[in-house]
Amino acid sequence: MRISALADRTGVPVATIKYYLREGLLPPGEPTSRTQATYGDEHVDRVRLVRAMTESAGLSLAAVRDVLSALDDPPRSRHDLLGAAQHALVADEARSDGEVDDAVRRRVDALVAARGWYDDAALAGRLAALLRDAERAGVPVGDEHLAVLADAAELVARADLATVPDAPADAARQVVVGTLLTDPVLVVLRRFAQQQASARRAGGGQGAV
Amino acid sequence: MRISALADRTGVPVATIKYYLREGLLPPGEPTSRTQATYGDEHVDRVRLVRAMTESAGLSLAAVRDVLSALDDPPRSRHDLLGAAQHALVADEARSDGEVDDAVRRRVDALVAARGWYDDAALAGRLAALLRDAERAGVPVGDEHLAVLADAAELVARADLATVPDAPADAARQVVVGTLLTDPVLVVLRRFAQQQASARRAGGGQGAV
DNA sequence: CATTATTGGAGAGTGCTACTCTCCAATGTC
DNA sequence: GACATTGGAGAGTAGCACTCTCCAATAATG
Repeated sequence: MRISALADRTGVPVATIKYYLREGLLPPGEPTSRTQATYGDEHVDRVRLVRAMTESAGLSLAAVRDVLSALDDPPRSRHDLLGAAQHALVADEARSDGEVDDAVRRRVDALVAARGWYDDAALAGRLAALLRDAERAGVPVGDEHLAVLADAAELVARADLATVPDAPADAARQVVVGTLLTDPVLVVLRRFAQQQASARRAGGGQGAV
Repeated sequence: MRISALADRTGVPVATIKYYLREGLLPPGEPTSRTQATYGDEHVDRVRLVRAMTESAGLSLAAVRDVLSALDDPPRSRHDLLGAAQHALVADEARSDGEVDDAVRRRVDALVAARGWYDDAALAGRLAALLRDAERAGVPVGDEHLAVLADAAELVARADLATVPDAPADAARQVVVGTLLTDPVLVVLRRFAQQQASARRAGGGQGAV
């Protein structure tokens, strides 16, 4: 398959594919001459994967590159890989975590300890920053609310890991990419459920504007 | 309070505040002369709110403007307001929902019907697009997995609505902004819980990289 | 075999967003 | 009275994700 066929199969312009090649998001094709190379199905998959992560999950290309390189490295254990891919993700989102006061930090530590979670510094920092920002914005997240969010997260996480067999080969990709792509799904479902919960509570209007 | 004091209180540069004023994200101050105006605490809150929505929730300024104008309008019912604010949100994220085949559409319709949710076209379209993209990327979301996500969403949504009293005044702001800001919280918690679930399953490595 | 199309590669250019800078005369402060 | 600050508006900037242009070297086609 030449580059134009790859473009046709994926619906991505040739120029964009060249750009992805340059940026290292896509491995080079097998060169057949000095100015020609052929691409395989794995290239088609890669392009689709990149597009899904940028368009659906809203990742930057830099974050996509980090996730892909974590997935491409020989994964020691699923746990390590998950952690590596998550760091790529969190690092992307954490532009300016800034300083966090002790009270928020303690809340996060308490939550992590209570749940028996692994004390990941990057995740904890990001969470603390988010809670601080919410408070500053005048919408503090109460302990009860946070506990429900944590319950929901654990519920989802168990299902995330259960979707995949114990086979290590493709499992990491399945979990990491699947999670990335279903984060926005969860957000949309939350909106659906909120509308219903709101309607039930208010008994008011019949439909959205 | 003059503009420089507003800048000091919020930590946002004067130039940026001027920009927000121009863009209509911040109402003008009370003019005290032809070249001077004073700002109040509500301006401080607004600036912090804008920053939280852009930095934490990752909204574009255009989306922030939509959300704010929905919140500023006299809310007829909480339900309508929720809907309006959600449209602003979904519209921002849905760059290219594109075409969705019937199979995915039917899955979404079935889910919405089964849960008794209000059939919001924008939300349904976005959800269908997300499921399609996940499938294209080689990480399809199974019905069981989707059901768990929906369970979690309903769990969270009930808590979201419960955090707020029935008083209508500030309730909408509380729910809408609170949801926007806790979307990323839920994502981070999911990562925490995944690490734990993964470690428990694998019994493997001790920590993230 | 001649012509036309396509290729990989690299550099420059584009459109968009969210600022950030510069300038100005009018005010405010010391 | 001297100097700093203000609101306002326009222009400039940085980063991102492409997109376009060009090129000589191939490939495909008649």
